[in-house]
Amino acid sequence: MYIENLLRKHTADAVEQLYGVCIEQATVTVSEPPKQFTGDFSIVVFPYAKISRKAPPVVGSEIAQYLQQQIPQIANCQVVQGFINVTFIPNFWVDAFNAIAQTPNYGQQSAKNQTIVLEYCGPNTNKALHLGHIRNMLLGYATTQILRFNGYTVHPVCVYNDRGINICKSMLAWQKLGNNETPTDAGLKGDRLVDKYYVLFAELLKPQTEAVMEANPTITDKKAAEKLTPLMREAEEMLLKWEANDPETRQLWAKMNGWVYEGFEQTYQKLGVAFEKNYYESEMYLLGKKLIQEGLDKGVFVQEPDKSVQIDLTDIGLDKKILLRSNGTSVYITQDLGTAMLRHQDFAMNKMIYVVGNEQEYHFKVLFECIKRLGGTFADGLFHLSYGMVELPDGKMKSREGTTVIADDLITQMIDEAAEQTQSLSKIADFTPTEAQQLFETLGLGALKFFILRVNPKKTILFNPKESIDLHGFTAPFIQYTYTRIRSMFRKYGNEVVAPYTSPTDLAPEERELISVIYHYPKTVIEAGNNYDASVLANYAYQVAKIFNKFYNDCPVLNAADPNTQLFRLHLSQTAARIIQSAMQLLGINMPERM
RNA sequence: GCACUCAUAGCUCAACUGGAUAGAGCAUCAGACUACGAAUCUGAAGGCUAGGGGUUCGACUCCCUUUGGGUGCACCA
Repeated sequence: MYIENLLRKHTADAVEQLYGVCIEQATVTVSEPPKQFTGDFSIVVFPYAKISRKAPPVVGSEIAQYLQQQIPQIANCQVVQGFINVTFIPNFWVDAFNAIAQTPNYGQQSAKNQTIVLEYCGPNTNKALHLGHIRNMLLGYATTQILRFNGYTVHPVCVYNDRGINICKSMLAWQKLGNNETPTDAGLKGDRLVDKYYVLFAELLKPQTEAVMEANPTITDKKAAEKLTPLMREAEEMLLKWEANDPETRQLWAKMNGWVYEGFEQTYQKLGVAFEKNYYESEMYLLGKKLIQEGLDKGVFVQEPDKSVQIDLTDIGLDKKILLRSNGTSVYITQDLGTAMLRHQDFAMNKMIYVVGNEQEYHFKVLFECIKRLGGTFADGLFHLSYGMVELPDGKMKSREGTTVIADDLITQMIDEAAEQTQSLSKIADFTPTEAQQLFETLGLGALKFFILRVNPKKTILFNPKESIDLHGFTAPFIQYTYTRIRSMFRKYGNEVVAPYTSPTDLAPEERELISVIYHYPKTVIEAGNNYDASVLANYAYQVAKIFNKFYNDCPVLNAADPNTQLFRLHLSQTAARIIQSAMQLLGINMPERM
């Protein structure tokens, strides 16, 4: 049992015994005291002052006395205002550490018999992946790992927006200007080539739009003008052809999308993400109509006089929403309804998580409400993992204006940066070129991933491309460096298996602090899982590394004064390395042996 | 116009979900290497938590309000 829970239980008992009032254990606040105070844990007793009608320090003393009687491992309790600061005997921490050191997958939670489908990435197949996708993918991957570590069965899936007017734009531009150019001809990744033609389309469209606006001064809306251009008409015709299964159009579409998928795959591999199943909009855009009928039968949807189908959500503060056009065709949300049901057939999941940017919050509110009213068995398990946009110093990214940060470029840039820094320290002269390259990738990608993941998903990230991502301080390389130091000790020690030690009777403050932070790993894993928040693990990993570095600085390990201390500290270091590696693994960040 | 959301050190982020004197990193200044690896460690400086009200024993956290950013409100995807 976690010691916090033990303290909660006994505190609740104390309140009942002393004041005759029964309180919920869970309501007892147990935390770690600020560093100005001594103590391992602190209990807040203000609430019981009211119950007992006694002053907080009195209540504190009375409860403290009770606790000391019940828990023999308490060395002493200091009462400060309404807080009890509890200090445990060194033996308690040593015992705790012994148990941790012997637990193989420390922090991993037992299987929950719950299945989760987790959707992330969701790119369009007319553009290259950019910084926004990077945040999405890193979050999606980390969340998958974290939930698995929490005992869930997780199926990561990806949905491709592979059809529609935007896809036709790049196809049309390629048809007009491409001269049959292939990725090999252009020396570009497939997705980058298609992206190029998407941008070219916008360039072709611009003068035509201007011409339309000049000829018709009454049209002031740019979008309305675009619709009247010959180029857009052509694109729309192409879309109709696609929908009519025109062989030539379909062939071109398949070819260009094939290039894109090849390109995406390379980026996925670099980032280390993978999906269990892919869904394609082209195969699903007609789905969902059956559900509309079902909804009509159940009376949750309404057919308007113009034949369109709507749902009225004004009773919960949302608007009316169209689910089927008056011409009977489906809209985006219709397809999402269908996809949700399809996924349920595929995986029979209890929960489904969508990793999608916060600009779609309203959409998901509506979607979830629709599923709920349709009576989907998993309706309660739907969750939109909404994350903040990545902004650049001069505002947000606009793909048309060329202010996008392309994922591949950023990755390359980070690896180059890591290579430069590493080489300037000249510690890896004996590495083969392959080993060196692998290390640079571990460091560069680690830095990039950590930079993104350390921020709470909900918050907007500001990314300044001119200032390259730091490799010092609160970064992955800092943590990786800590790890390599520990590995270095073991190379010097000459053995991975360390002889058993005799439990020390006293602990240095740094040793106690290190054990304490390691002790809190499971709690952190659970918190990260419950809140779908990878950033708490990033912060935690940094905390462990930081505390280890202090320990390493102040407490000699291999040069310890006596052999038993050496053994104990080696075990301590080894466990710290294990935790660091485990936590970072959940974030998708690898640890090098040397750097 | 309506709704949602954010605002913490010069900059980038924390704060155990209402607890103690709000913490880290970067940048700045000052220290520690004949090394268990200095990509490290130790200090200093930096804050009326955007402003104002309220609830509470106690508020960065909850409520109201003002200001200032962001996003959404299509028979688009």
